[in-house]
Amino acid sequence: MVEQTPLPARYYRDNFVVLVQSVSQRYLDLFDDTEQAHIQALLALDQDAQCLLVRLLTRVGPWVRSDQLNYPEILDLELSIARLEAQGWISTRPELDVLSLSRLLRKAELQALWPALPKAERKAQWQQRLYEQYTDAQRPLQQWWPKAPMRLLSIERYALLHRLQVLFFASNRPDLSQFVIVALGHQRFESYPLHPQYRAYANRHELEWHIQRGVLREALAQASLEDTATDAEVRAQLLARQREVPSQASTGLWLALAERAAKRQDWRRALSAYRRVATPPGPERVVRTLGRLGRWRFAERAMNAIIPQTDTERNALERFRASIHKALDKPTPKRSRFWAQSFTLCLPDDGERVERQVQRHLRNAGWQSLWCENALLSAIFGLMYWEVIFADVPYAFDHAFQRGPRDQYHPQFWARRAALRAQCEAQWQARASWACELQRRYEAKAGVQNRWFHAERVPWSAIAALLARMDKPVLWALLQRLASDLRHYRSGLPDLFAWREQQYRFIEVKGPGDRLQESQTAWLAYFAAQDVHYDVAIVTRP
DNA sequence: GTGGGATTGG
DNA sequence: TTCACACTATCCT
DNA sequence: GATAGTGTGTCTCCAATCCCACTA
Ligand SMILES: [Mn+2]
Ligand SMILES: [Mn+2]
Repeated sequence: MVEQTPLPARYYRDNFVVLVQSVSQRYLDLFDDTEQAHIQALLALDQDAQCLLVRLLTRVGPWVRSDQLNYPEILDLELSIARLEAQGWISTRPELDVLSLSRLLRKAELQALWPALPKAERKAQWQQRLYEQYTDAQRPLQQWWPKAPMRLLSIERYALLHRLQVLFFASNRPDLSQFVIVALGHQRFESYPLHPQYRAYANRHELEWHIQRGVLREALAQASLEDTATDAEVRAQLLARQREVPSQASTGLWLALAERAAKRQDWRRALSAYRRVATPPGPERVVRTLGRLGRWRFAERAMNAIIPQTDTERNALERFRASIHKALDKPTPKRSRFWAQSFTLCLPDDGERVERQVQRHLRNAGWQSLWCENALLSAIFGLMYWEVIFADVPYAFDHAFQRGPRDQYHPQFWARRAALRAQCEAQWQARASWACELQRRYEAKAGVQNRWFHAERVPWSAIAALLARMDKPVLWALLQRLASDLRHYRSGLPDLFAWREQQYRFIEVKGPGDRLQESQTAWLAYFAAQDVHYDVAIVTRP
């Protein structure tokens, strides 16, 4: 439901002041004296100036055209600009390179400024020409365009303003619009208690390293594969910081480094980076990379030392075992593989997705169905464990706009909630029927942001259909498996859930050229072991 | 003129 | 701008 | 069959507007 009452004219300033005050109360010791003085000065600015600064902060930036500042709630724009500049919050004569300039100017303005640019070309081609001519030269607007009808403003002290936001949202991608989205009723968040003393960042080092990790991740994503200097820089920073900070946070970067090295067939660097990745697929990649290096005995030893954390990892290792044995001239023991049961449907290509085609085919046979993939089991899990997921655990909730606890996928997630989980599960076990309580939760939590239950994707009727047909202990087993590794087992569930009279069926649809994925096979094998009814519908073309 | 992506503000 | 899934290409037996 | 790589729809709001490219 959308809120009716209009927001105050300066709602965005109010929100930002709330943010700054919250951060300065929780985290003041993370800032040095100069920064603390700036924060106080920020709060002491007059409202007009605060408004303008926040407006600039929410624009794409870092440069904003003065002729695109149209804010009636700012009473005296010129005075605000002057005050912000006098206090060092903005610059009115920023230097910028020609690419940044060309993004600020419209095509017609570029044409007027550089009449030689060929009219027929697109703006992107003009930008390329301009860059070739001027490269990275930095100049103020008045030099690029002496007769410019506007000025440019740019934020100064962006680092401080950015850190305030990162601290508030505990995220490298802070989003000030969250406030207004909630105020307008576009999103609702679960209400959980917040504890300012449990801080997401214990000290400045942790904050800086968090931000820096984001910078490095971005640099790696942008760098071409041949650009090994970036890899070396990332690696050096990871090694330098690994003592100060818990290592789990760096796993993603190590994995990215390893994969880039592997793509370059630089197996030694790949190996040393994969070794830093303790979670899947790290250990398995170490084994494969040892194979690439021809060190098959080491590979075999490493493989035997791994305790698989998931059955996907176990399967991947078993598959690779054959290669190792072949390389070492050992006999390869036949491994028993799971074959999913399937049936074939020959349907003409009518432009529709095969999943929809199979749904139609099922309907003709009297089956109702829902194309839900992972959403159905996830929804049941989320609703059943809601109070555990949103439990008041130290460090789990840091601000009011979270869709779930910060440690959702942490290995200690359940350990930190063991008693609550036991209590929650005992209550479900004690209930004769789950439908009543689940429906109550379904209605109460529909529309509340969370990572498991999305009412739009799973109508209550589908959950009810499942509850009415699947034995409770079987569903329980599925939920326990999901709980055993939330990140891993939340994917791979079949496309369709179908039901007719007292029967139900999970159906994975495979079109021509499509095959079961690892995670899908793993769930189907578990279905088979638990006597969950399933099928693979293989669609062929006539 | 149309359509689409980016930007903006609530 | 990520994640899960489909789809394609290649090499191999 | 195994593996790697690429493409796609959907993400965490919605309406209004701007700018550009394309077409007539
Ligand atoms: Mn699917
Ligand atoms: Mn499928």
